[in-house]
Amino acid sequence: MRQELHLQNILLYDLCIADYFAAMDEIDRKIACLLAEDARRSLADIGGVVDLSPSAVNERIRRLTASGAIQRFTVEADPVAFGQDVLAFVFVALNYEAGEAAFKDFIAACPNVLDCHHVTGGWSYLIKIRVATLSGVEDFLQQLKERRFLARSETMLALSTVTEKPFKPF
Amino acid sequence: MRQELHLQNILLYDLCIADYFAAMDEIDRKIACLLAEDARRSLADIGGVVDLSPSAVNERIRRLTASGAIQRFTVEADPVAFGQDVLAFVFVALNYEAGEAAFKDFIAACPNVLDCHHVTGGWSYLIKIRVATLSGVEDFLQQLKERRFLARSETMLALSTVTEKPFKPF
DNA sequence: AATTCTTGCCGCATTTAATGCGGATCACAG
DNA sequence: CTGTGATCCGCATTAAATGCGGCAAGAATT
Repeated sequence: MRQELHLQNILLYDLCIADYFAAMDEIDRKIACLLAEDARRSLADIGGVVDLSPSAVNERIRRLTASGAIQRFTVEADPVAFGQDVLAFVFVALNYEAGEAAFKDFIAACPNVLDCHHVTGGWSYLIKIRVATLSGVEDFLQQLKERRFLARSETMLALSTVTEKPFKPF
Repeated sequence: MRQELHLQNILLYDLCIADYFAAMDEIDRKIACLLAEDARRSLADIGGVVDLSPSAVNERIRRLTASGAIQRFTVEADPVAFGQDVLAFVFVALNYEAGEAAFKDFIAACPNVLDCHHVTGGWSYLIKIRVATLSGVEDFLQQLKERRFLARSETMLALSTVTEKPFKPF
């Protein structure tokens, strides 16, 4: 029983957490992989690959989704086709007086921001943005300035892209 | 006739190209948006939002996919659930003797590489990788070194993530 | 101004896929 | 050895996607 072990001993509790994730076996991994390649494959089709019935596959997908391992079904879109031609990376040294929480809220709400990570090194945050034109980059920086988030910043433009893909299980 | 215009005049030809992309109207944009949020929505459901019949919606999705504006149907997966806990950015100054094409091939084939862009500034490429552990970062750098791709490099680890999402039309 | 032609849409019929559920099997704990 | 839980299968049901004929609006042609 998980709960008993938990009450007994924190180490065993940790094992149970690990076990919770380990509930995902090779088959789940394979299913997630197949869905990442093409989320429209039928359950029967997937079942043919992993040697399970459609219902069993369905149940596994349900579990993967419920546990958050699969976060959502979506489409990959071409930024250029949607008029977002410019890709840039902005390094930010935060002006902490303006409030780190406010900064995070702003970033999280900004549709142009694709990535924002707290990073090691001389900068506090690394931000990846997609905008329609170069002036979109300027607008973005201007917004950061207006809100007093910037102590210092540096911007790199992406000239071309070798590869750009969301995380996929493999 | 497009072809006649093309033969007449290069400017008109350009207009035709623009027209090709402009074939995507606000409804297509909205549909792509809805699919990005949840690719499993039914055609009827989407049709309800954009005020079209399921068949019309289906036809539009088919066109969006065929034109490449929608690149594929996929799932967003949680890297941590799949054991890829470490996110890092590697800046590379390329040793051009080793061959830029070989570098690109290597990068494109490497499953750990999520992003790789040619960028402005002091570095040639910015690479985003996901690996299971810190030693995975070392392994990656080691591989670049072995192949003589590195003139110089610098690595930033992501300590935490404010937001991380693939491009979505909006 | 009249007439093709094209394009996009609707709505229904058909086909395909997903879902829900009862019963069988297996692993494991008591 | 027996009970318990989890997972699976297979079928019946429900829901969704697909395919196609016909219609209507707008553009191009004459």
